[in-house]
Amino acid sequence: MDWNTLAELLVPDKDVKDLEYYEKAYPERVLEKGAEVTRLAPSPTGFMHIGNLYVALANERIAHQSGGVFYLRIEDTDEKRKVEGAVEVIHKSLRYFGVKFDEGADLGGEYGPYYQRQRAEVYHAYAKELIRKGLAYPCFCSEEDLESTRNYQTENKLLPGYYGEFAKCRNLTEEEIIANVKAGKPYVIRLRSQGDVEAKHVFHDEVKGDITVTENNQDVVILKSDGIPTYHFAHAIDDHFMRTTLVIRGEEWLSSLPIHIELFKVLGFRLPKYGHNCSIQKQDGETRRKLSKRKDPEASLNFYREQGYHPEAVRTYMLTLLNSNFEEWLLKCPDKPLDEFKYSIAKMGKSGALFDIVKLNDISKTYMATLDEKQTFTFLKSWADEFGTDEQKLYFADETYYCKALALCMGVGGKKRRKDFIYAKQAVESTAYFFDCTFAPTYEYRFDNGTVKNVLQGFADIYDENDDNSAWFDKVKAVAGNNGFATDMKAYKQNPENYPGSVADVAEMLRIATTGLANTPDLWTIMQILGKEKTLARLRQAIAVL
RNA sequence: GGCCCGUUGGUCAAGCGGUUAAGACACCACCCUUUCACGGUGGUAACAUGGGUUCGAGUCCCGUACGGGUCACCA
Repeated sequence: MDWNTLAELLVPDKDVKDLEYYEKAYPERVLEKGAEVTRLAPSPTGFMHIGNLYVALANERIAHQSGGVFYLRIEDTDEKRKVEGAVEVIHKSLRYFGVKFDEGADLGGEYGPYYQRQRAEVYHAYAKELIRKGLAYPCFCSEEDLESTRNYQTENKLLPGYYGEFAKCRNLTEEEIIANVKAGKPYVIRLRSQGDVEAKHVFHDEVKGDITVTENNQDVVILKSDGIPTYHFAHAIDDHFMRTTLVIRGEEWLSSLPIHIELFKVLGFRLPKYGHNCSIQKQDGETRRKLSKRKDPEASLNFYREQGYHPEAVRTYMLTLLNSNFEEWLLKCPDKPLDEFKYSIAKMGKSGALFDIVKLNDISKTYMATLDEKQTFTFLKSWADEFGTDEQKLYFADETYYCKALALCMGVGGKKRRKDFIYAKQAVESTAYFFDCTFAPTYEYRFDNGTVKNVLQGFADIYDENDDNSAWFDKVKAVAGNNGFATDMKAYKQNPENYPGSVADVAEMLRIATTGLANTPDLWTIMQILGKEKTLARLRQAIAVL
């Protein structure tokens, strides 16, 4: 059989060059010893999963910490899944969360093109080479053929797939092949696997440790009928020529590792190191499952932008899931930049972690409490510009005013910072009462209308915006006393039955009247921020509806 | 179903043959306090299971159960 001429017939690509050309065009990278070259290789579906961030962060950290390179390669070999503008989405959402590429799609670099569709030539060159060596062959089986052998295999409890006796096209004669091609029959190129399913080897996975892998015996498709490579083939060639040293990817790839090992071997390439990380899971009733794009809004990176989680908080949370000793480090060095943490691939969890939004919220709150009111203003504004309601956008018109409110809610300048703000949406919503356009009180008092009216009126009569906090509180006490309420909390707690309520209850009535809420930060400060006019207007409005 | 991976409190997890089995989040109680938030103190709560090996096992080995992944001309 003349595989040389068959190679020309089966992979008719005139642009293909000698193999040495590619080795020269994409030389070994010149990097310091120990530097790792890693990548993120998503398919451009337009949807960014939280898992993408998770694995991107791991790869990015390892590369940049070791003085290596982190690049973006687009796996667009599947026409059906391709979405317009997806690459921009990838860049945009990852950049938002602080993940930056050194080279790759839309960025350029010496090892491109970084779109697999644009790399057909290299794949073809190597597919030809494999055919010439008799290590790959054309397969003319139809979908129906494949399905019927699969059915036969499942019925007879045999290993499913295209291998051994089931590889019908494996031993076609030259004449048959030529006749089929001439007849215009569509075909794919398959690997002529040399593996033995009975052979098992120990493989060192950077994340999971030593695992046993079985040799691949499947004659997997390497070139689809349209001449585009499958993932497996493209992976081997691209990661070789882009000189990737370490592949951290999801554990769903673990089961195709044998294919990749064989492909690298057959192509004469050195295998990169691999680390298969666990996927982020979610509790769903009794069981846990992968965070799902369809069912779980928090699976989407977009969710965090829409809610206005600070990127740094999300990054921090991801790091706590990624590296078990990260939290301890953070506790010790709360002020250091996250990049100073010594990320270790060995510290990555071996079992899937449950996504815990409560924990994210805690991290988020703590992070927000490190910002001052100006930084918060800027952050909230950028969120509101994109996602806020028209009324919320108005909040940002008067920076001085809103900053005062923010400083109060965050306890800026106090002895202890408050942690009221979790994410932008929640933060902005929680400050609605500072603005008349969104002030919509329901006034749920715990005392009868008559009492409330007396208290509000009594206070309105003596309110003076020039009072300092203690003078102001003395007036609240005075109003309490006038209405028979206890002014001294200790006395009240000893004999609560002697009073209708305490000064705390009076303060609550005033708080509800001016903010519509029973729980807020310091009321005196709120009144200071609102100013005399607005404060009195709110008291009048509250009295009017009683 | 075959193959592979995993299993320490509700969650994330330390642990590497000898520990009173860390810590964080959550939860509860108390303290602080005009509400809330913050902060402080304390508390509840775990080695999936059965066999080995060993003077000694969360840690090593085997089985079982449970969970996850995967078996495409998708990545």
